[in-house]
Amino acid sequence: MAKWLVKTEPSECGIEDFASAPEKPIPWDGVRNYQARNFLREMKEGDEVFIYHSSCKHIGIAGIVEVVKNAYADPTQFDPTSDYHDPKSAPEKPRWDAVDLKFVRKLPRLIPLDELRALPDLESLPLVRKGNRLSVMPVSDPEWQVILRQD
DNA sequence: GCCAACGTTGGC
DNA sequence: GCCAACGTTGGC
Repeated sequence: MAKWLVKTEPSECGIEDFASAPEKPIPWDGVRNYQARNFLREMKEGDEVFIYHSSCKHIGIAGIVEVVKNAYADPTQFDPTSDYHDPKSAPEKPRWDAVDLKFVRKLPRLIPLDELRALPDLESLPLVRKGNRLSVMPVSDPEWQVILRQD
């Protein structure tokens, strides 16, 4: 079972949005970066995903969700009223995908970015690298364990 | 609000 | 195919 991490602004959709309706899957849509999209396509039902809060007061890993629906064409790309509308994407050949994610648990405390940066075993994780903008990334099993050890 | 780092676009 | 210009991300 692969493991992942996704970035999100908690004001848009954070761990509290999952926790407030724990049985309700939330579509992870609006990803408009090819590398991130390719990772979405590799996600499989049952995979676990860290939720990372960015661009906010308390930056860091806040909780865990799981994949409950494999990648499918992101409907927002065809919706002219959506912020994520992509007029260049053709319905017969969708450019962007989404997955559905569901609540697993909140971490007992948020693990802040500076703590993650201090862990030598995470040096290769794109998240902690300066200037990295990838919003969906794989987390290896050893990295996952190192992170959980901090919670 | 600032600004460095990055991905994408488009002219050539 | 190169690369400058541009818009966006995201920590501070």
